[in-house]
Amino acid sequence: MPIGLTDDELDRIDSIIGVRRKIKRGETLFHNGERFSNLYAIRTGFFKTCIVSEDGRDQVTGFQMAGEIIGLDGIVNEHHTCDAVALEDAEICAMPFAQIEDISREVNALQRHVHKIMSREIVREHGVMLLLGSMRAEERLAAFILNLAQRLHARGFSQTELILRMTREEIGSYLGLKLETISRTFSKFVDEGIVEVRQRHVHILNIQLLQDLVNPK
Amino acid sequence: MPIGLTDDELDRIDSIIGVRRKIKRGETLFHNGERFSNLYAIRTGFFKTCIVSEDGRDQVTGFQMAGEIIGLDGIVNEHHTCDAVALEDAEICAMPFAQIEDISREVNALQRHVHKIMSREIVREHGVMLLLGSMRAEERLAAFILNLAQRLHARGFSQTELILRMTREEIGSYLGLKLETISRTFSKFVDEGIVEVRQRHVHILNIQLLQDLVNPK
DNA sequence: CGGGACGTTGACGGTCGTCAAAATTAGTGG
DNA sequence: CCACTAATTTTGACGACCGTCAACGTCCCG
Repeated sequence: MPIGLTDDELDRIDSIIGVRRKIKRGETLFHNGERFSNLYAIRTGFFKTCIVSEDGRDQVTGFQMAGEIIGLDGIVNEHHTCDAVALEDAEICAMPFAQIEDISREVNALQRHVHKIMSREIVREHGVMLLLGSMRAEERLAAFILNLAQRLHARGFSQTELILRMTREEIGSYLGLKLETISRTFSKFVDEGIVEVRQRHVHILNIQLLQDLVNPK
Repeated sequence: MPIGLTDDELDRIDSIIGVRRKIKRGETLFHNGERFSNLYAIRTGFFKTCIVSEDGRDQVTGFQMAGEIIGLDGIVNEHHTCDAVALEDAEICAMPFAQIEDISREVNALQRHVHKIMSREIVREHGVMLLLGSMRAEERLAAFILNLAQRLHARGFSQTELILRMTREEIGSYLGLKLETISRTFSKFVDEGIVEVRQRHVHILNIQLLQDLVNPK
């Protein structure tokens, strides 16, 4: 959150922070169809959100980590339209949306913050559309790894070492590829000396090569 | 907008409606990189929004028609991140976002409306991700035609007759396919008696078959 | 230690992209 | 209004990329 707020404003914003809840790996924070009443701030842990089409296909729409907000999809119809599943033990804060609306009417900074969070999600999804619509498998996976590394780096973790919290199948679903293609592409990167992979542990050896893959000059 | 507002509230909302502007076919309403200050309500006409990656690939992120709101991407960084191009002569209303924020602090219904518009866009994009991530060419095009027809129908047009305002290439960009594939898939639909196509005029002969394509039971 | 989930690798085939040429349409200026 | 050029669309042939199916290997957790 931005700075320069009065104590009173901070108190009001604090008052939004509702129940904390622990979610174990594999459990869902909310389900498709469930009534919407809260946004959730992830305190620790890692989530995926996914939608399921009527005929059973499912699509991972995002991976969320500490500090990110989840549940924005539920606002429009007052029901969630996706599932949020914890990929590792997690802790979240439920924030009643009605209360967010109340307080954001009085605290400009909060109002702006809410708008930006939603707009940021829209822009992120534009990027995913570009990825899904026009990139090849290698480019998609490179973009995915770089995005994860960058977000982890922003949270104080290494820029070159990361642990995947999701399966190859989940990565594939997110990237519009099959799990075998994810596996093969990882192997290719390893052969080319771009990364080291041991299970879900990824070590980026040459970040420039990854970036070149995403952005062939 | 919802009903049950007082005259005063309606007046305030009306006050948001700023300059009207005519945009000719091919002109852009805003550009990537341009400073963000307005949302735009489309009064008449048809737009596409598209992003361009650094290496020149571009991706159509959506098609917008009368009654829809455009420009939400600009909120987060106060700069637009995509181009909005008119696909036919259009007329829009510029709505200063600062003013929207001001008034939505006082008029609950407007605040809620803004939140819903943004959430709806997020949910729409989830649907596009499902399409791009897991559907084959026929399914994508069928979903696209049905979506257009449904939106036009909601505006009082025929449910089975529509005129495409975009080229095959633009459809392809949106659907993550090449223009040749769009053309071929249209031809296939025609052969199968699902639609009639003359140029950009599409007549849906069997809407059920289209739906079955999108949702193979 | 054993079973199930997850990951890797290979062979093969299908879907869609690429390249090319021709047909049709739209747009422009005389 | 017509002629001419550019843009768009269609269709074909071919090939690449990725999906499918299958088998095997590995790791975790109970």
